Amino acid sequence: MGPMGRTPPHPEVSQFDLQQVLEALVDPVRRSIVTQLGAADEDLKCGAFDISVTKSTATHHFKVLREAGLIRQYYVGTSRMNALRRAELDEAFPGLLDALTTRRKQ
Amino acid sequence: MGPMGRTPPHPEVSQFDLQQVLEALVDPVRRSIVTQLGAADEDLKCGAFDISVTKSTATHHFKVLREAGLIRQYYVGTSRMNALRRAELDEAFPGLLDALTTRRKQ
DNA sequence: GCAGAAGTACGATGACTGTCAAACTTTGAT
DNA sequence: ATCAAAGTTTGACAGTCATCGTACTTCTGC
Repeated sequence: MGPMGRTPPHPEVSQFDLQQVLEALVDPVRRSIVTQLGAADEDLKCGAFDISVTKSTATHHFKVLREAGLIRQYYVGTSRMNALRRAELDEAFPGLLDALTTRRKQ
Repeated sequence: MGPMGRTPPHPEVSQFDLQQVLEALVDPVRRSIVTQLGAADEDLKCGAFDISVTKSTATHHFKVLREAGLIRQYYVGTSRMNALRRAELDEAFPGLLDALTTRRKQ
Protein backbone atom coordinates (compact mmCIF):
# COMPACT_ATOMS: atom_id res chain seq x y z
CA MET A 1 0.00 0.00 0.00
CA GLY A 2 2.13 2.85 -1.29
CA PRO A 3 1.34 6.55 -1.08
CA MET A 4 -0.88 6.26 -4.16
CA GLY A 5 -3.10 3.90 -2.20
CA ARG A 6 -3.80 6.47 0.46
CA THR A 7 -7.11 8.19 0.19
CA PRO A 8 -6.64 11.88 -0.56
CA PRO A 9 -8.01 14.41 1.95
CA HIS A 10 -11.71 15.20 1.77
CA PRO A 11 -13.47 18.07 3.56
CA GLU A 12 -16.34 17.29 5.92
CA VAL A 13 -19.79 18.70 5.29
CA SER A 14 -19.34 21.23 8.07
CA GLN A 15 -16.35 22.58 6.19
CA PHE A 16 -18.10 23.04 2.88
CA ASP A 17 -17.77 26.60 1.64
CA LEU A 18 -20.17 28.14 -0.86
CA GLN A 19 -17.50 30.32 -2.41
CA GLN A 20 -15.27 27.32 -2.99
CA VAL A 21 -18.13 25.25 -4.40
CA LEU A 22 -19.07 28.00 -6.83
CA GLU A 23 -15.48 28.46 -7.95
CA ALA A 24 -15.39 24.74 -8.64
CA LEU A 25 -18.65 24.71 -10.56
CA VAL A 26 -18.08 27.83 -12.63
CA ASP A 27 -15.64 25.98 -14.85
CA PRO A 28 -17.49 24.28 -17.74
CA VAL A 29 -15.26 21.21 -17.70
CA ARG A 30 -15.76 20.67 -14.00
CA ARG A 31 -19.50 21.29 -14.21
CA SER A 32 -19.63 18.74 -17.02
CA ILE A 33 -17.84 16.23 -14.82
CA VAL A 34 -20.39 16.74 -12.07
CA THR A 35 -23.26 16.52 -14.53
CA GLN A 36 -21.96 13.30 -16.07
CA LEU A 37 -21.41 11.85 -12.62
CA GLY A 38 -24.94 12.75 -11.58
CA ALA A 39 -26.41 11.22 -14.72
CA ALA A 40 -24.37 8.03 -14.47
CA ASP A 41 -25.77 7.12 -11.07
CA GLU A 42 -22.66 5.10 -10.36
CA ASP A 43 -19.05 5.88 -9.54
CA LEU A 44 -16.82 6.57 -12.53
CA LYS A 45 -13.10 6.39 -13.04
CA CYS A 46 -11.33 9.52 -14.22
CA GLY A 47 -10.80 8.12 -17.68
CA ALA A 48 -14.47 7.40 -18.14
CA PHE A 49 -15.50 11.01 -18.50
CA ASP A 50 -16.07 12.73 -21.81
CA ILE A 51 -13.87 15.78 -21.40
CA SER A 52 -11.67 17.53 -23.92
CA VAL A 53 -8.55 18.21 -21.90
CA THR A 54 -5.31 16.34 -21.32
CA LYS A 55 -4.85 13.95 -18.41
CA SER A 56 -2.80 16.39 -16.37
CA THR A 57 -5.48 19.04 -16.72
CA ALA A 58 -8.12 16.50 -15.80
CA THR A 59 -6.21 15.65 -12.64
CA HIS A 60 -6.26 19.31 -11.73
CA HIS A 61 -10.03 19.54 -12.23
CA PHE A 62 -10.73 16.45 -10.15
CA LYS A 63 -8.58 17.85 -7.37
CA VAL A 64 -10.52 21.10 -7.34
CA LEU A 65 -13.82 19.22 -7.22
CA ARG A 66 -12.59 16.97 -4.42
CA GLU A 67 -11.25 19.82 -2.30
CA ALA A 68 -14.55 21.67 -2.65
CA GLY A 69 -16.39 18.59 -1.42
CA LEU A 70 -18.22 17.85 -4.65
CA ILE A 71 -16.75 14.43 -5.25
CA ARG A 72 -15.22 11.65 -3.20
CA GLN A 73 -12.23 9.84 -4.65
CA TYR A 74 -10.83 6.39 -3.92
CA TYR A 75 -8.57 3.96 -5.70
CA VAL A 76 -9.48 0.67 -7.31
CA GLY A 77 -6.37 -0.82 -8.82
CA THR A 78 -4.72 1.84 -10.94
CA SER A 79 -8.01 3.61 -11.46
CA ARG A 80 -9.22 6.46 -9.37
CA MET A 81 -12.95 6.27 -8.83
CA ASN A 82 -15.13 9.35 -8.42
CA ALA A 83 -18.36 9.52 -6.46
CA LEU A 84 -20.72 12.47 -6.34
CA ARG A 85 -21.33 13.60 -2.74
CA ARG A 86 -24.93 14.40 -3.51
CA ALA A 87 -26.55 13.89 -0.11
CA GLU A 88 -23.90 15.90 1.69
CA LEU A 89 -24.12 18.68 -0.85
CA ASP A 90 -27.88 18.82 -0.55
CA GLU A 91 -27.47 19.09 3.18
CA ALA A 92 -25.01 21.97 2.95
CA PHE A 93 -26.55 23.80 -0.02
CA PRO A 94 -30.13 22.68 -0.55
CA GLY A 95 -31.22 22.90 -4.17
CA LEU A 96 -27.89 24.02 -5.54
CA LEU A 97 -26.86 20.80 -7.23
CA ASP A 98 -30.28 20.29 -8.75
CA ALA A 99 -30.34 23.84 -10.04
CA LEU A 100 -27.00 23.38 -11.74
CA THR A 101 -27.34 19.90 -13.17
CA THR A 102 -30.97 19.86 -14.21
CA ARG A 103 -31.31 20.00 -17.94
CA ARG A 104 -33.59 22.91 -18.78
CA LYS A 105 -35.47 23.85 -21.90
CA GLN A 106 -33.41 25.09 -24.85
CA MET B 1 -32.87 63.09 -22.58
CA GLY B 2 -29.14 62.65 -23.11
CA PRO B 3 -27.34 59.40 -23.69
CA MET B 4 -27.20 58.79 -19.94
CA GLY B 5 -30.98 58.67 -19.90
CA ARG B 6 -31.11 55.76 -22.29
CA THR B 7 -31.79 52.45 -20.69
CA PRO B 8 -28.81 50.13 -21.07
CA PRO B 9 -29.32 46.85 -22.97
CA HIS B 10 -30.85 43.96 -21.06
CA PRO B 11 -30.98 40.33 -22.22
CA GLU B 12 -34.34 38.58 -22.51
CA VAL B 13 -35.09 35.50 -20.47
CA SER B 14 -34.69 33.31 -23.54
CA GLN B 15 -31.14 34.59 -23.83
CA PHE B 16 -30.12 33.82 -20.27
CA ASP B 17 -27.04 31.65 -20.16
CA LEU B 18 -26.13 29.51 -17.16
CA GLN B 19 -22.41 29.89 -17.73
CA GLN B 20 -22.73 33.67 -17.79
CA VAL B 21 -24.93 33.70 -14.70
CA LEU B 22 -22.48 31.56 -12.77
CA GLU B 23 -19.55 33.72 -13.84
CA ALA B 24 -21.49 36.69 -12.52
CA LEU B 25 -22.36 35.07 -9.21
CA VAL B 26 -18.98 33.54 -8.46
CA ASP B 27 -17.61 36.93 -7.50
CA PRO B 28 -18.24 37.63 -3.80
CA VAL B 29 -18.92 41.33 -4.34
CA ARG B 30 -21.48 40.64 -7.03
CA ARG B 31 -23.11 37.86 -5.04
CA SER B 32 -23.34 40.27 -2.13
CA ILE B 33 -25.05 42.80 -4.35
CA VAL B 34 -27.63 40.23 -5.40
CA THR B 35 -28.13 39.09 -1.81
CA GLN B 36 -28.63 42.64 -0.56
CA LEU B 37 -31.02 43.34 -3.39
CA GLY B 38 -33.01 40.24 -2.60
CA ALA B 39 -33.19 41.10 1.07
CA ALA B 40 -34.16 44.71 0.47
CA ASP B 41 -37.32 43.80 -1.41
CA GLU B 42 -37.17 47.11 -3.22
CA ASP B 43 -35.05 48.62 -5.93
CA LEU B 44 -31.78 50.15 -4.76
CA LYS B 45 -29.49 52.76 -6.24
CA CYS B 46 -25.89 51.77 -6.86
CA GLY B 47 -24.66 53.91 -3.99
CA ALA B 48 -27.01 52.22 -1.52
CA PHE B 49 -25.09 48.95 -1.44
CA ASP B 50 -22.63 48.01 1.24
CA ILE B 51 -19.64 47.05 -0.88
CA SER B 52 -15.96 47.70 -0.31
CA VAL B 53 -14.81 48.72 -3.75
CA THR B 54 -14.46 52.04 -5.55
CA LYS B 55 -17.22 53.47 -7.69
CA SER B 56 -15.56 52.52 -10.95
CA THR B 57 -15.23 48.93 -9.80
CA ALA B 58 -18.83 48.94 -8.67
CA THR B 59 -19.90 50.14 -12.11
CA HIS B 60 -18.08 47.17 -13.60
CA HIS B 61 -19.83 44.72 -11.27
CA PHE B 62 -23.28 46.14 -11.97
CA LYS B 63 -22.61 45.86 -15.68
CA VAL B 64 -21.67 42.20 -15.37
CA LEU B 65 -24.81 41.51 -13.35
CA ARG B 66 -26.99 43.36 -15.84
CA GLU B 67 -25.53 41.63 -18.90
CA ALA B 68 -26.05 38.25 -17.26
CA GLY B 69 -29.70 39.14 -16.69
CA LEU B 70 -29.53 39.20 -12.91
CA ILE B 71 -30.56 42.81 -12.47
CA ARG B 72 -32.50 45.41 -14.38
CA GLN B 73 -31.19 48.97 -14.36
CA TYR B 74 -32.95 52.28 -14.97
CA TYR B 75 -32.27 55.88 -14.17
CA VAL B 76 -34.03 58.10 -11.67
CA GLY B 77 -32.39 61.49 -11.71
CA THR B 78 -28.66 61.00 -11.36
CA SER B 79 -29.16 57.71 -9.62
CA ARG B 80 -29.14 54.38 -11.32
CA MET B 81 -31.67 52.04 -9.79
CA ASN B 82 -31.19 48.30 -9.64
CA ALA B 83 -33.96 45.71 -9.60
CA LEU B 84 -33.50 41.99 -9.08
CA ARG B 85 -35.00 40.01 -11.96
CA ARG B 86 -36.15 37.29 -9.61
CA ALA B 87 -39.17 35.94 -11.48
CA GLU B 88 -37.33 35.74 -14.76
CA LEU B 89 -34.37 34.04 -13.13
CA ASP B 90 -36.60 31.51 -11.44
CA GLU B 91 -38.14 30.79 -14.80
CA ALA B 92 -34.79 30.24 -16.50
CA PHE B 93 -32.97 28.52 -13.64
CA PRO B 94 -35.45 27.21 -11.07
CA GLY B 95 -34.04 27.11 -7.57
CA LEU B 96 -30.71 28.67 -8.40
CA LEU B 97 -31.27 32.08 -6.89
CA ASP B 98 -32.76 30.63 -3.72
CA ALA B 99 -29.88 28.21 -3.36
CA LEU B 100 -27.37 31.02 -3.61
CA THR B 101 -29.01 33.70 -1.52
CA THR B 102 -30.56 31.67 1.26
CA ARG B 103 -28.72 32.09 4.50
CA ARG B 104 -27.77 28.66 5.76
CA LYS B 105 -26.61 27.38 9.11
CA GLN B 106 -23.01 28.12 10.16
C1' DG C 1 11.08 -8.66 -13.87
C1' DC C 2 8.91 -5.78 -17.61
C1' DA C 3 5.71 -3.35 -20.21
C1' DG C 4 1.64 -0.95 -20.33
C1' DA C 5 -2.19 1.43 -18.19
C1' DA C 6 -3.86 5.14 -15.23
C1' DG C 7 -2.95 9.07 -12.98
C1' DT C 8 0.08 12.58 -10.52
C1' DA C 9 3.54 16.29 -9.98
C1' DC C 10 5.85 20.08 -11.72
C1' DG C 11 6.97 24.04 -14.06
C1' DA C 12 5.81 27.29 -17.88
C1' DT C 13 2.70 30.08 -20.32
C1' DG C 14 -1.10 32.80 -21.93
C1' DA C 15 -5.49 34.70 -21.13
C1' DC C 16 -8.65 36.59 -18.30
C1' DT C 17 -10.34 39.75 -14.71
C1' DG C 18 -10.94 42.36 -10.43
C1' DT C 19 -9.03 46.52 -8.92
C1' DC C 20 -7.88 51.37 -8.93
C1' DA C 21 -7.00 56.34 -10.32
C1' DA C 22 -8.09 60.03 -13.18
C1' DA C 23 -10.85 62.44 -16.30
C1' DC C 24 -15.41 62.93 -17.95
C1' DT C 25 -20.82 63.31 -18.31
C1' DT C 26 -25.26 64.00 -16.80
C1' DT C 27 -28.61 65.67 -13.59
C1' DG C 28 -30.54 68.40 -9.78
C1' DA C 29 -30.26 72.20 -6.61
C1' DT C 30 -28.80 76.80 -5.35
C1' DA D 1 -24.75 79.87 -14.47
C1' DT D 2 -22.54 77.09 -11.09
C1' DC D 3 -21.61 73.39 -8.17
C1' DA D 4 -21.98 69.11 -6.15
C1' DA D 5 -23.73 64.37 -6.50
C1' DA D 6 -23.79 60.00 -8.87
C1' DG D 7 -21.99 57.13 -12.15
C1' DT D 8 -19.25 56.07 -16.42
C1' DT D 9 -15.20 55.47 -19.29
C1' DT D 10 -10.68 54.47 -20.13
C1' DG D 11 -6.30 52.70 -19.54
C1' DA D 12 -3.00 50.28 -16.46
C1' DC D 13 -1.65 46.71 -13.37
C1' DA D 14 -1.41 42.56 -10.64
C1' DG D 15 -2.95 38.20 -9.43
C1' DT D 16 -5.18 34.10 -10.60
C1' DC D 17 -6.02 30.01 -13.29
C1' DA D 18 -6.87 26.73 -17.10
C1' DT D 19 -3.96 24.48 -20.12
C1' DC D 20 -0.19 21.76 -21.81
C1' DG D 21 4.14 18.84 -22.11
C1' DT D 22 7.32 16.13 -19.76
C1' DA D 23 8.82 13.27 -16.30
C1' DC D 24 7.47 10.37 -12.62
C1' DT D 25 4.84 6.80 -9.64
C1' DT D 26 1.91 3.00 -8.77
C1' DC D 27 -0.45 -1.04 -9.93
C1' DT D 28 -1.77 -5.10 -12.98
C1' DG D 29 -0.76 -8.91 -16.25
C1' DC D 30 2.22 -11.55 -18.72
